Amino acid sequence: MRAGEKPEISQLPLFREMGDSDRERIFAGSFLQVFPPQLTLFELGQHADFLHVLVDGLVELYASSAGRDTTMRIVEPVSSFILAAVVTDMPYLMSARTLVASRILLVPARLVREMIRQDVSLMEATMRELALGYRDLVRALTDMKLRQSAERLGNLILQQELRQGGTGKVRLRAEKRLLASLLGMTPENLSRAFGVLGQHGVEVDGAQLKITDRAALEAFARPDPVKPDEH
Amino acid sequence: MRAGEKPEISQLPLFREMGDSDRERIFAGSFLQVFPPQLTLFELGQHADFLHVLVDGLVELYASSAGRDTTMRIVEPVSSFILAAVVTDMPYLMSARTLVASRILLVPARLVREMIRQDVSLMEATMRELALGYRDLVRALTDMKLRQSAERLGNLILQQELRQGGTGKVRLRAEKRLLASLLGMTPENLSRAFGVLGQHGVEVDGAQLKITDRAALEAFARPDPVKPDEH
DNA sequence: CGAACCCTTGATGGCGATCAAACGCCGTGG
DNA sequence: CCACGGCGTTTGATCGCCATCAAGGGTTCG
Repeated sequence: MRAGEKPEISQLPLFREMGDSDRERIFAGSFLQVFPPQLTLFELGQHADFLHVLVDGLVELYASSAGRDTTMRIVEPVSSFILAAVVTDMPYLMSARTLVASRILLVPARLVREMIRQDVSLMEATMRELALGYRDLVRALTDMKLRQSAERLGNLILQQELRQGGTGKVRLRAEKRLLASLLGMTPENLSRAFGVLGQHGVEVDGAQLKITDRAALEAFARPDPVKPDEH
Repeated sequence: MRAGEKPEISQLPLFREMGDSDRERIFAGSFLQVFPPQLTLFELGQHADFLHVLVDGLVELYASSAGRDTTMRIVEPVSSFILAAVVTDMPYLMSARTLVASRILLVPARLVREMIRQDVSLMEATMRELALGYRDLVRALTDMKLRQSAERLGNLILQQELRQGGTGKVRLRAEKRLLASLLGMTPENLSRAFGVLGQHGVEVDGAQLKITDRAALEAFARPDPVKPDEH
């Protein structure tokens, strides 16, 4: 591991509060590996051997059934993923692939579970991480069940705008076909959904969006009364 | 609290492993309360003041947005609910109402968080509970995104059959309109979905179902390769 | 006995998927 | 430097799943 990236990983909510020596032990037992784009990291059903920490790059978590597949989460650096499978020592429920060349820290699942038992701060951080992830999924599920596609897109735009500084401008980082899959629709319908939002306060120019009428957009998208949690 | 129900609550995965005296402290600080049917226990957006443990009865967790609402989970005794909101000290993301008269143990959220910090076994159980809940939600979300309604119903029947002993018979405990909401469809379409499953190995007689051709049902519903976790 | 309420069945309509084709961007290779 | 090909995106046409609207049958409870 290069010296420069340890601090970044150490600042992860998951590892931030734990003891320094314990954290060193985790790093010592882990592997930092580089993966090319479009590489499958693991597949649904496999036993969870490693906690993954994306240090650099972009990773897609997806699920598939009956030939179809759907994006569950887009992982941006620096963050960990598939913590729940590691904690429970159970098979992955999602598959993962790199979208671009990525550097990933692989922490042996056995080591994670061992350290959790030894370091209460790590256990507490894990518990918190899982609770926040749980809440994210509750939001995602209600979104899918209660809103139609253009409304889901509208809400995503509102959230992204907040996370990107609240300037009224939003830059889409992922490809639109990926965004469509994340939102549970086809690329064709995503395109049409952008068209719909054009009449509700959103201006689209490629990957660059502008909210021209926030009130109109919120009236259309009906954002949740409870704002997304801070991680 | 009556003497007879303490053992049952004590056997909850959440409280099972913790120290006896700590558990007594939790019970001492909690309230066992009886609620009539159809009573709203709390609503989405409210601050999470209590961890709830359903001792007896039936509770529905649901979310609503824009006039519509959808069932997120049907809670059967004995189990706890809204643990994630309590742990994170954040507002509820779901509302809850009793379906029938119910007895519920209300544990002050502040007390839960305090005891978690003091009792590592309780923290570990909480962590595990959240991880399993997380995985349940991943399954629910992929189900919603990848399968159409009759397939979702088929999978639910297969799971229930397993949980009810694998005898080929399934008894539906909840009303069908509730089941429909849980599956993300209307009562009308649930009715039609049962009709469809009639051609795929399922026999319906009111709330009593029989799987007459498991292979056909599985071919139709394509159950997940990873079976539901044991809690 | 009647009034809800749940479940079912039928008819219709809308959202979103699928199929198809054209456009623009970008990298490669001539 | 330009032509070509591939891929992502957009737009249009059609189809299918599911929601909605409507009505009738059965059960429960006052």
